[in-house]
Amino acid sequence: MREGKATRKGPSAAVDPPVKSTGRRRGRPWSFDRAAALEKAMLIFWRHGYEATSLNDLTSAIGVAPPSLYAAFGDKKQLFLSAVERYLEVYGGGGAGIIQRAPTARDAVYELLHGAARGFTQPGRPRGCLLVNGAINLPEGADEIRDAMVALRSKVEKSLGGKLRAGIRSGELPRETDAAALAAFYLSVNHGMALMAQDGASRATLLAVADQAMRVWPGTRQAPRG
Amino acid sequence: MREGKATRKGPSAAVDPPVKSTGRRRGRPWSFDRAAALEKAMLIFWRHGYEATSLNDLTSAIGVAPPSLYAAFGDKKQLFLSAVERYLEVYGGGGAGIIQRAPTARDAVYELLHGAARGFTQPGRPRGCLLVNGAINLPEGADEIRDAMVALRSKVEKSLGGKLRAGIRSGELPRETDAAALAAFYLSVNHGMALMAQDGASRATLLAVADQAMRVWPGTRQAPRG
DNA sequence: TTGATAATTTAGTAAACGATAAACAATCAA
DNA sequence: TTGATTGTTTATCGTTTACTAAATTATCAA
Repeated sequence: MREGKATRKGPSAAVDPPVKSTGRRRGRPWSFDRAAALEKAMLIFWRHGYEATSLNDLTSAIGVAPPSLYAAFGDKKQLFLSAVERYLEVYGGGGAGIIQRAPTARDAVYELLHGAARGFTQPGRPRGCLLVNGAINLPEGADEIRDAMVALRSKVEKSLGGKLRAGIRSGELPRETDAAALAAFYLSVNHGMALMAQDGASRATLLAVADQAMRVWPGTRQAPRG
Repeated sequence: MREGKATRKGPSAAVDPPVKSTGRRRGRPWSFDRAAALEKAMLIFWRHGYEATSLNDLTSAIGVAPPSLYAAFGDKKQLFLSAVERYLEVYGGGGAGIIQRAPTARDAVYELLHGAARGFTQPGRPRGCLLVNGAINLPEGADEIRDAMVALRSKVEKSLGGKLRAGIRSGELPRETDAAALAAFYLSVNHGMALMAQDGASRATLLAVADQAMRVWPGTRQAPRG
């Protein structure tokens, strides 16, 4: 429970990324690749979480002084939210994208869980999920971040619920299926897998968890052995 | 990533709680109820997590000055671990206790999940689980805490796995049941429920999640509707 | 009453935190 | 070349962090 002042200053502040209108960008050019810097910041946040990541961790990993970081990304909160955006674009296939692209509701759930099992245990990457592990215990003043994360997580749940309801309408799922309960269940499994991954669970274990979860799918034959 | 010095000093340091031998306690008596203080500290840790809880939060909530807290409980890490102990005694019925007391393996799983759904959404208490939500994003120097938490969580998994294997031996579960996968699955659901609770999921939602998870139980009739 | 013991009060400590002021350097438009 | 613009460098800022030294106070044993 600390957090600094959070006053935003005058000039350009967190930059309008693409240059508007014609003509080249004015003033001194960036000395570093902003996309690469954001990638690095994202990885650090992913590994340590918002609160446990210090500005010093970020600036020294990126190789840049604090004022440059602030000019490029705004304060720590804004940087984190930008990092989350990038995470969703690059790694967060588990989000709404996969779900909506899946041909059937069952495929959506299957891809979500198995993609999570793989993504949460990718060698050379932080374990777990930035959306889940990155912002659990937030400092007092970080309500915007909490709200944003809750919103993003519930967006996945809603997207999944919508896909399930579509499956009900299409006849893929029985009419009496409780889509909300099923969506909440699969999201719980997804979140739990992220924590297990952080605790060191192997990819094989997480895939087994995903397989077990698939047996909840209505109509699944219930012979033992997962 | 901060954390102070963590040198332990000479005199009594974190106290041997019950007085040894005969005779009364010597020296000035405590000005506060240690058990009540620990309860308060535990609730704060539960609500905000280890890192996001400051010593000032603790001392001002308990109504005591830092040196008294240090004399009574040691440093922040020791206090947190003591708080976890207390949590497990008082609220952590979801732990190994419930599992081993349950008459059947299925009862163990059922009680674990439904107890979690209730316990994670108890009015007037922090949401979620101290073991899950309280120590996700830890600062750099808190390896002892991380290790302790990982050990405690895996203890539940092992206990559950043992109960499932006992169920296999007793004939309650088919011989081909993958006890490890099933235990990992149910633990994932438990952890996921803790996160969903922190995100605001209702007790009804969590109970529905628990019910869905029970359908994974080998031999469960698979009609739809959770 | 005296000495030993141990907790409390008061007032700090050094270090780390997020964030910034001011001077400087590099680019563009004119 | 000049002025405007904008990023970088350097050196902090004020706050909060976990933690503690020193003096004081309250109890027990003798």
